[in-house]
Amino acid sequence: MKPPGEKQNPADFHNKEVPVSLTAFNKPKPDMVRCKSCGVRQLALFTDMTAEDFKLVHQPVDEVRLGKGEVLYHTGDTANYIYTLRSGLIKMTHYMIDGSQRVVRLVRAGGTMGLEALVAGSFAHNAEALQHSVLCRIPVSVVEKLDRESPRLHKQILTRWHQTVMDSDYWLTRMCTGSARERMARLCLFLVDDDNGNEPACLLPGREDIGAMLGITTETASRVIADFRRQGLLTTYSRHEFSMNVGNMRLLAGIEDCAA
Amino acid sequence: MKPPGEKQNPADFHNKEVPVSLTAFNKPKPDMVRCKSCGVRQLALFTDMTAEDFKLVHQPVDEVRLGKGEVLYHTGDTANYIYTLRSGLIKMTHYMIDGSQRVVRLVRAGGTMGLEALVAGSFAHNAEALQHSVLCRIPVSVVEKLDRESPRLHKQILTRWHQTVMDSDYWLTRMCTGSARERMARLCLFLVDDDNGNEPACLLPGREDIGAMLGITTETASRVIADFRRQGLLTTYSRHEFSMNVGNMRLLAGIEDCAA
DNA sequence: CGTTCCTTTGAAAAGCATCAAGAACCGTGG
DNA sequence: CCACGGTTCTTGATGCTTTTCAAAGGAACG
Repeated sequence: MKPPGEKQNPADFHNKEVPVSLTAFNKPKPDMVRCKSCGVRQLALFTDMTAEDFKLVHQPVDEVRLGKGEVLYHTGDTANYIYTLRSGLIKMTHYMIDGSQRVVRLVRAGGTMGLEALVAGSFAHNAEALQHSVLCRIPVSVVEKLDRESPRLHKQILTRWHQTVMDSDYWLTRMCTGSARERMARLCLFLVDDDNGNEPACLLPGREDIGAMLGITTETASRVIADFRRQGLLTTYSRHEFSMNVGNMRLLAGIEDCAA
Repeated sequence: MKPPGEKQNPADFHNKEVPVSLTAFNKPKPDMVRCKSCGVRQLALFTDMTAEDFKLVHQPVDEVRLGKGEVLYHTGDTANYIYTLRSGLIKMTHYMIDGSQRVVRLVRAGGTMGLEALVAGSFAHNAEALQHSVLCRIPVSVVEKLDRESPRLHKQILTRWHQTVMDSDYWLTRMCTGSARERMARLCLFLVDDDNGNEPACLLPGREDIGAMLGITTETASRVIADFRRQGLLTTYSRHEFSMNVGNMRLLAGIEDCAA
């Protein structure tokens, strides 16, 4: 329970291609506050932390890896941790009465999950990986302590919460408004925007997931994608990989940038 | 700028029927911390405040009254205050590219608005009264001070923020999912639930507002209401007042309670 | 290599938007 | 108090969009 002085080589610590096994909570590394040398610090919860702040962390911040389709937590699960997404893509969902699920928002690299652990005993969503993801798992006790004793961190937490609300609003106004084509165009822009890189291919989720995101059926999702392809707006490399003409897609979506 | 020792008669301080003029920011009363005797304390931001806490408040918490259709603030307005709704109903909206607006959520008595004032310089929504509303206007400086110095209040603020996210999610899953009939049924239940009283009549918003809430056209909104009326699910006393059979409406909405 | 799941596609039906016109309501001013 | 004009609401007819039901094609997996 003491802060370790050791430093592990943080070389390829934040590589997008994380190899090794994918099981959830697979052997959390014993190393504690590697955040200090974390490549996504400017994105992560612990932005702006000083050396002083780090001294307050007396519990391990572990790394969690999720394979595609693996669940981070379910609604109602006891919430002892807060999560920061370092790479990958997570869908936050609610189950509906009929058993189907509705995607409430997507979390991208740099996003935070499970803030409700600070005020409630359990999680309010289901969090599931849409692709291989790497997260930081931060004990609530750590965040609470930092929240109390570091004004910087305190503000960070409020900002995170604000960001969550903004993301929610963004999701509602973009993914729940307009025709199926418009929504799909916006979703594609959102997904490509996440993929900051000149990689040609970007993740195209399963049709059922797309349906749960846009409030349409899987058939409609499939049809719209096929339409986009025929019109040359979109190219698919496999079922779950695509690239597109951003400019034309923007016209369809209604002109506005896609910065969540 | 000093905390007043005086106490005004808090008799009908939180009456649902507030008479007098309705202009926004109409003569903020000089009285400062009447929260102590506020009837909605269990609902308001300052729940659980102790006498000690109140001593920290050195700026006036004023009352704001809004008439139907009046605007509390616009997106981008400088945010120096946080608001708590004591009675009434406020719609939080985003303007879309085409000039129309989309309702992101409704705020009911006890709800909080403008929390973003704590982390951003400006408001992120448009807040407009759907009916005559009474609010408390709390300076950001007050909230910041209490946030820093009162652990209770600090937790309250986090809880408020969490509640906002939950409300957003609720709105998305209920008002943006399913057929127009289902959505309308859920909206009616939401509105009636707000009206805790055996009053026969409950506010039915303008059809354009309903459309902006449910993501449908005004014509469809009108048609669905007419349908409900014909089927005996709903009774209208005027264009903007209705009551209904809650049980049957629940069946249409999908069985679940309407506790936001 | 076959089974299973996911995706695609088709055809018909339902739902909703659009356009357009009339009716009811509101506030204003005579 | 009533008449007036403007606004909001209702209703109808039409056409597009989306869902639904059904079946076939492909990919993934053991």
